[in-house]
Amino acid sequence: MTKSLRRYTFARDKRIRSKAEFSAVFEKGERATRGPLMTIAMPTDHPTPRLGISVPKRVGSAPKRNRIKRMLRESFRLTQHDFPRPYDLIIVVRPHEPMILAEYQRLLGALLVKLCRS
RNA sequence: GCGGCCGGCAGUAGCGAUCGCACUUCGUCUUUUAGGAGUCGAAGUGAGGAAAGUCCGAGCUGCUGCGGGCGAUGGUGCUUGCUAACGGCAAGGCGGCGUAAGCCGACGGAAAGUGCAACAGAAAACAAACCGCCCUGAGCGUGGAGCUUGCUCCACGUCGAAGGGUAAGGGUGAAAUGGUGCGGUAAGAGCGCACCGCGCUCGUGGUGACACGAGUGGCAAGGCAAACCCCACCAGCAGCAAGACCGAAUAUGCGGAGGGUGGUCCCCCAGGGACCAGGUGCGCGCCCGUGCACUUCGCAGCCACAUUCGCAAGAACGUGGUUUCGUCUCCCCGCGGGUAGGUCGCUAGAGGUCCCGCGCGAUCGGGAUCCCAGAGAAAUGGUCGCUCCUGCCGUUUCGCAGUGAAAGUUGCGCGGCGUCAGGAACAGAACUCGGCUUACACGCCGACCGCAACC
RNA sequence: GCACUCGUAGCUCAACGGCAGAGCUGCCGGCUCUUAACCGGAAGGCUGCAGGUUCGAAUCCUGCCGGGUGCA
Repeated sequence: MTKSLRRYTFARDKRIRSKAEFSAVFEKGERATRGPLMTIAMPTDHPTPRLGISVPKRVGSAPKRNRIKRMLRESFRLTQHDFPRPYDLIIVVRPHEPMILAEYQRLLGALLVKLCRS
């Protein structure tokens, strides 16, 4: 059982998908900002943390936005077991040039630490 | 070799390992009456030439009863062809640009009408004449002659009122009523002639746009229609968030229980059907023909008004008002549309690849073969290693150049080695096709033209 | 996915196809002891970009670029 928990997958049930869930997190979640990223987190009853990404069109063209979203998904996939308890997490991206994976991972880690402290 | 021009190809790395994503298939386990849903695993597949802009054209879906006419609105505009269709493509004609290859062209109508043309100029669209030029020339001046001595006649004029002729010349303009030359004339003028241009007629060639030739006219009919407009042709409206199905919560609606426009006719007289009449509706508008659907709270009472009948009382019928009736309220049963959400639409197609054939070509015909993305807060990614490529830096061999007597040193180029960084441009499928337009990194291939040189 | 609309001086807006203008801001000068107000002056524009029609284009047409609005 612990073995399956430690696997680094990112299936559909680990994403926030419906409009209602997004609205709930936006309304009640804790906000934190680091660099070009802003996270909104809310504790959840779901067994695993879940992720939603919001990239407005101001950020850039479709390939650029896709690139950022893929990087953020990958970062979340690799850090999902560092959460103290399951959270619904929304990442809002502000305009910036896409960076490499390690950089996003570092930012996400910093935001996690901030979330735990509060 | 340099420069140009046209067309096409490709669309940035390769191999391996590993962690993930989406879909399909198979297996496995769990669950379910079943359909199905889920867990785990394996295999396969997984962005573009423009997927973009949304500028056109289609399929598909819904709305519209059908047919026709007129209109409105929008679009297209040389010819012939191709195509499912097109504003696309091909070939051709005509005009323009270029030495050429080649490129560009909304390229119907200005003798249906309306409108526009600033400034300049005499005049801007209809025949007129500013300066000129020419003719006649009242008169004026000068000279001469005559005599009646202040009049007549003659000649001349860098003078000239007025009238007429002219459109050659001047000047303005984007544009000024054909151009050049000769004749002609008082001066001029298509007034006449030759050539060119233009119009009309005929002939020949071509499917046609048009071309060529002959005759003829004697110049008329200026420009702008991407100004209104006219002509010809085309077009219903909306869009996959179309549309179909399932369907919580909440709210609402409908029906049953519980019968209703009028007239006539028919039946098995419980009820039902047919026809006629009236009304309403039926794709942007109007009209015509025809068709379809729906018909309304009702009846009685009372009141008011109008009409008709009647001597009158009154009766009939219509319109409006009122509410004492049913209706209503409650309960029960059934049903409906429909929100959140879910499923389908959703990928086999005007499909791709190869070969053969017709055609100048767009394209078309035939055969073989293949199945090739289907997401939905939206799937193609991350990491590591090796190879390859590019760039910066360091070092070094060689060559060239500068400096120096030389050793040396500086710069450039080719190559080797090493460290570091990077793997690219434009850009991400959103129902699907055919085009157009726009964006684009390193490149590659072919046809043609000009110039220079050599053989 | 569609439909519509706009782009002119630093800002807000005008301009029958015929010399691109107004107000505000900013600049210079004047007035004032000084500032504001006021007065005078000058400057500021490839009319979003590229083609075309026209004698002539901010205006008409075509294609791009950028912004905004609406519908479901």
